[in-house]
Amino acid sequence: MSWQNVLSENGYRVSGPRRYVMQLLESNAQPMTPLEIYQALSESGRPLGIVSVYRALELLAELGLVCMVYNPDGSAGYVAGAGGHHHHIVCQNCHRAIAFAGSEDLSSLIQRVEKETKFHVSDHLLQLYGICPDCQKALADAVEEN
Amino acid sequence: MSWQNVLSENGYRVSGPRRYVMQLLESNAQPMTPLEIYQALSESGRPLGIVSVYRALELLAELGLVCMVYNPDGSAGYVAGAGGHHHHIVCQNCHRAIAFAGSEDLSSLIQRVEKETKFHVSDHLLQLYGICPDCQKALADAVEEN
DNA sequence: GTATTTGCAAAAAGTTTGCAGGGAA
DNA sequence: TTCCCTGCAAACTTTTTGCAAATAC
Repeated sequence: MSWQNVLSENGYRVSGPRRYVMQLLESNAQPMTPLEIYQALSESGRPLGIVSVYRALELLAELGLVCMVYNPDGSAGYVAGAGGHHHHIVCQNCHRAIAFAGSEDLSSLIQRVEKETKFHVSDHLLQLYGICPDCQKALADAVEEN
Repeated sequence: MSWQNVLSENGYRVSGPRRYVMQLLESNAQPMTPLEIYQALSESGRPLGIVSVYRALELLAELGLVCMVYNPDGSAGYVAGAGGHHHHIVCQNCHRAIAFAGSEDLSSLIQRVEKETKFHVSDHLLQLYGICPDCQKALADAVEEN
């Protein structure tokens, strides 16, 4: 189901600002802050208020169409979310975030921790950090030149 | 090694504000924001500037003595960090955060994702969310009463 | 046509910085 | 005694709110 449909079927309208924000995040794998989104859209000739960016993100996040990505340095940003349960792997060089599925790999860890802590686990947050294929190549080339 | 030693050995002083912040976080498993820390300390008769809270947290985080915990609702706070590599499991009812070790359980997942995405993975963020033993009991009791 | 959504302006909340005085080692 | 650290005040950044005009459906 397209994000337009998700909006409609939940009784929300497909307005300009919501479209701009969604299209930008879909075209750009880098997590972006509200301010960055606002600036990028303004510069590309889509004048909109920053307030609309905040409100669009709040709604899109609630509907699961975008989600937060946290960086090791404490910064965070929004990326288009594939919908459903997924995680992100983030490049520490170019900051691109790629989604990956699979929580079944976690079940044995979760069971172990449940036994150890006596918690009932119902949800989790998992992100991986590393270097993407493009940056591996770029970094290797840079070394060669020296 | 105690946090006092970590400070000293890295050339930092064991000052009042740093001590207050560290002691508060150690005595309290709930993740706290800078403002919450400031208010709690002020109310318990340890007058200090909020600026010192920010600066103490920045330093303590850099030294790995405290770390960030992210909640599913987007809020976040600091908890005393056990040092070394660990993760947190957070109670969705009382917000207590307990540390647990063990990233070896993740290695098969990481290998799978590396193969799929061609990333080189070097770090990760993992948090579990659930209900702690105390809250399980409290919630069960509450149901009985109805 | 109607109810939702936008954008402005302003307020509120959160964070950072410069600098003089105070305190740990 | 020395240099690091604190706290204040102010600046700055980020986020939220109220309300009239605009717009999707």
